[in-house]
Amino acid sequence: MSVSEEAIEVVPARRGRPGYDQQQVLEIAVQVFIEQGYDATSVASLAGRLGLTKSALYHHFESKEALLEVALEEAIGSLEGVLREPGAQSGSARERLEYVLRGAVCVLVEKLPYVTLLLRVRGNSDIERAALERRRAFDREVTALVRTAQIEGTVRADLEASVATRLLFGMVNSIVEWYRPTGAEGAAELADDVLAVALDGLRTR
Amino acid sequence: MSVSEEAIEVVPARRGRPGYDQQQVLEIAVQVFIEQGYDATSVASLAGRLGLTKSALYHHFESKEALLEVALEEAIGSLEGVLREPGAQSGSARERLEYVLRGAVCVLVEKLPYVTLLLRVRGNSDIERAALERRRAFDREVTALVRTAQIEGTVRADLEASVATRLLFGMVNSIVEWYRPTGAEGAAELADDVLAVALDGLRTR
DNA sequence: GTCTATAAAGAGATAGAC
DNA sequence: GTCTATCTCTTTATAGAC
Repeated sequence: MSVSEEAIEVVPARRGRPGYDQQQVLEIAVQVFIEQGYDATSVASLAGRLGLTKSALYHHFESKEALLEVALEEAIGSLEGVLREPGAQSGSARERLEYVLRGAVCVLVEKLPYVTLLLRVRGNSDIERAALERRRAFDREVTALVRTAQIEGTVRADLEASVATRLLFGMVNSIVEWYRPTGAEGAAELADDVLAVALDGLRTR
Repeated sequence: MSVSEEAIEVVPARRGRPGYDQQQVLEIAVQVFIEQGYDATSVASLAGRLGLTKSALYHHFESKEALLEVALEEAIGSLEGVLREPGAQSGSARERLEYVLRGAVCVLVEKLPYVTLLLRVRGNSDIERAALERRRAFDREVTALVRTAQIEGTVRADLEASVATRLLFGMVNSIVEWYRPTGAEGAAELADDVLAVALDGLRTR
């Protein structure tokens, strides 16, 4: 209890094997959630993958759902961040739209596992529903951008803005289903491909 | 045991409430699987939704996974069917590609819940893995079609065929996330929109 | 920070009555 | 074709030792 005793152990005492911090636990947990599905993943299998017991895992996180919450925040927070960047705030609506699409592709690639998890959430709990609502708000902002671009005449107006936006993000979001960071095709090239198809289509000119 | 006894009861004897057949049970089950996720759906909650007990539900289907299997077959079988239709077999590669895209959109709309379920499967069991493998085979056939269209010069060749195909189907598959059969926009108009963006892009001309 | 052990609830599935 | 009751296994989570 004396002041001198406090300094004896600076590094926390350890007995068991790995010694994870919260970030490492989160990364592996998200990976397992993606492989097996969040609901199908038991805390036991999660602990097994970490080489820990359930109890040790509960030392790092309060609950299985707390892990999900942190992971979803990482994903949706980053996407929301794109809308707040200067490039998404100035210029023509089409320039801003392009900026947001590129930004979204980059976030998808940089935070691939977190965004993958976000896109699979179906609203089974308050935490999932909150994440879904923030996704919908993001969609609404982009839809407004598409609508403005249609009015300024830079985006074709024979489609509903909401349909166009959903098709766009269908394309963007599908990236999590197949893109793997091989190094060959980076986020920038991928964003170029997405923008190429989205703006000019696949037809030869 | 006599022959005459066999004819006494033609209509099956009933006691309890609803009296479902397999197709009705399947439809509602798929709906619940989509709302809650297959893994998160318990047989008890499924039975509750049907106004039945678990035991009554087990009378209709051998297991929870048997329900999934039938539902997945409905979806992937229909998609495979598109590739076998005459329109997917003759004409230029671009014509065949357009036919397959249109057909896929129509299947998505007609079998919306079944395809939704298919697209969410992650390979947690042999049945899910078999469905995934058939999806991959479907993708490979379409990718070959895109590659042929690139060679014949009707589809731009500055994207890898596999990337183009995945972006295309990212757009098509996203339909299950937002399209609801309101009657206003039918499958044909939706397919037109998809083809418009896919072939010509969003840019004004 | 990790362990063993266990609690308490819920899962999928079955038996047998009506 | 549906019910009640039950089996067995797995689930999330906790208690307490080291």
